[in-house]
Amino acid sequence: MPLKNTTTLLLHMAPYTTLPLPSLQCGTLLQSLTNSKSFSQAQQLHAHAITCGTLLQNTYLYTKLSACYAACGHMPQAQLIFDQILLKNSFLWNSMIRGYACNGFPLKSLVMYREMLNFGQKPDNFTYPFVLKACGDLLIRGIGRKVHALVLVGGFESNIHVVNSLLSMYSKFGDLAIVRLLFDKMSVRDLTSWNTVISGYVKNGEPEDAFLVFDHMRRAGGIGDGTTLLALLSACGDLMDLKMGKAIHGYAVRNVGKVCNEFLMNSLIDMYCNCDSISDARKLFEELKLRDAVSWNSLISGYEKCGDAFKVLELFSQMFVGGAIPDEVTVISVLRACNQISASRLGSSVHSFIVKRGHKVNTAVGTALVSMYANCGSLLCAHRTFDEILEKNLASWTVMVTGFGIHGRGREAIAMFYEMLGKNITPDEGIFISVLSACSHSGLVGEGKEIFYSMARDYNVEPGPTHYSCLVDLLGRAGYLDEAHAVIDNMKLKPNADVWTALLSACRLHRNVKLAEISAQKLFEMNPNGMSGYVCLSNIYAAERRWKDVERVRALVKKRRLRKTPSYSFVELNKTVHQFFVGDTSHQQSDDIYAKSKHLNEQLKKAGYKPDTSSVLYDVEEEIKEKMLWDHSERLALAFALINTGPGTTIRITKNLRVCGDCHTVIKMISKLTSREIIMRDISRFHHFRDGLCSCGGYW
DNA sequence: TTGTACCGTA
Repeated sequence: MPLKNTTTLLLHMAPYTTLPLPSLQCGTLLQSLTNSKSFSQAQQLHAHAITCGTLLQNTYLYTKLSACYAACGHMPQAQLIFDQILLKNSFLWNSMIRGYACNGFPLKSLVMYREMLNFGQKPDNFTYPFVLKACGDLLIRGIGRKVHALVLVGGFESNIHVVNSLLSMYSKFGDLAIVRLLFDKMSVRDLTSWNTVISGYVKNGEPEDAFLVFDHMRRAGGIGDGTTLLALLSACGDLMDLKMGKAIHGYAVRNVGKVCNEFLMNSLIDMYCNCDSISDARKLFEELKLRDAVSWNSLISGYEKCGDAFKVLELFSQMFVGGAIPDEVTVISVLRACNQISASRLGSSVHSFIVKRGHKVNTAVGTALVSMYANCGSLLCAHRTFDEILEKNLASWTVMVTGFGIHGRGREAIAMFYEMLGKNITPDEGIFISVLSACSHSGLVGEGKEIFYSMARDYNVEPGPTHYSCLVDLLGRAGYLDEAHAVIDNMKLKPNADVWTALLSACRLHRNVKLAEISAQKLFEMNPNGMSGYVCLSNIYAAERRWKDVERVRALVKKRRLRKTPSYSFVELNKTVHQFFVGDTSHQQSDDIYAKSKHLNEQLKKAGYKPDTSSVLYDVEEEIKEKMLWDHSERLALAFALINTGPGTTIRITKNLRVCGDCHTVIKMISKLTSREIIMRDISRFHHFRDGLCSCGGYW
């Protein structure tokens, strides 16, 4: 009878028999439980050995028991028994060091190792792998190198397990040159050696080298296993190399075949997502028999990355039915999706879900929540959540600064930024972008300039193209067009398309046709296929009623076969997000919406509204232009919200492009007419409309 | 009285 079955049988018998199992029998059983990591059965056997008196004074059994608890990851129990053993052998020490190292307590593992040395026990070829693992996990180079030296002194440098552990440790440190040196010197390599080096290259951002090592391995006659493929799939994702990904998929089917484990399947799904092939990912997902949280998370984050927020929310609800439990990773993807479509009610119900489920709002989740609230228009909730994050990292501060910025609260954004510096957090390029654009949305020219020039001077962060375009935007919006132009001319870097785009839109705001033409020229040279520049230039000409020039730009667009991004707006009602395109008639309440628009137009005109048709790019009669303005997606969304919500309810609208000038005026007036607070998010910022005024103060 | 490793998915 195989040992495993004997074990099971004996264990089942143990509670019913008064016959004590002999010590040797207990030991064999414990060994088998150690291998299978069966904690509860170990507890049963422990109890049995106590009742029967077998355990009494039995160092052999004590040692086995401690090792078994350690292998199961129950370190307090293991430690308790360990402390009672006077005659500690190397097996016992190694078991404890392993237990701590492999169950998330690397520091304790090293403390154990130190105690072992003090105790006079010599480390052996089993000790070093765990100690090296602990050093690697803790990223402590100094101690790692010392242990390496001891390995050499002890003559373990030819032990394959020890060397494999060294490879792993140095790749965790990022010391790939040492990894390579050790690997090349190895006279015998096993699959683990290859796998360690391959995944080492992937983890350190050298996917190409990982493939080279894989080739080397194949030429040496090696066949990859699940672990090899896992690393290579990750490399395919990093390179966005779908062709290679499919090849690896084929290799997996041929060589790993039916052994195809969940890890590998999940990793394949993730690879297809990273290679922008969501349909392949979906296909695999549908084929999966057992879907765990990682399977769901992979697909969900795939949809989130490609911007399909509605699919994310759909999958999130299906996940519950599918029996998988959402975790922090799920929640972060879902919050990002809410963020994309401004689904604040949905987002806050995700927040309550987290709290109800007893999940901790840790740094990552907290940061995602802050970002969601800020991007969905609830700056207050964002701030409150931010305050609740116990350990704020740079990302947390950045989303909060961005939040204040897009809501036009520039001074608070700056204050937040300096508060962060006061906490000795080192700023990076990202947070400078946040704080600079916050200045530009609030017209804080002096403050913004000072921060820009302090970047390199005080914080050793060289301004990149994005920082320059923030500066140009800041100066340009505020009307300092010539100074903005001079900034571009004096840039240390080569100006990119974004910089010229910033100047061009400033020219539109301040109706400077001449500089606009210069900027547009530069922009089209650099990025002839970007649509926004053409739209902006057309608008500038249209505002001056220079229809021939409008026509010329239109012809250029046609020649280059470009298409304007369709404009659309979202509005959330009862946790459902409604989407409207320009001139959309597909909504079931469409007739009511247009009737409401017509009514609003009449009311506004009575209140003195004069349509500004300059954003209409067609030389048609004024009446038609006016009608075209009322087709704008943000107005359809607004009319829809006005029909379907009670008086006094705040309305939140999101638009994928910049809000047009006339819509801005109209929404201001509607906020007064209907006594509603209207919060609108466009591509660059928030507009809080209240009582006929907007928070943006003209900066948008 | 007896055996312990190294490399993996979002």
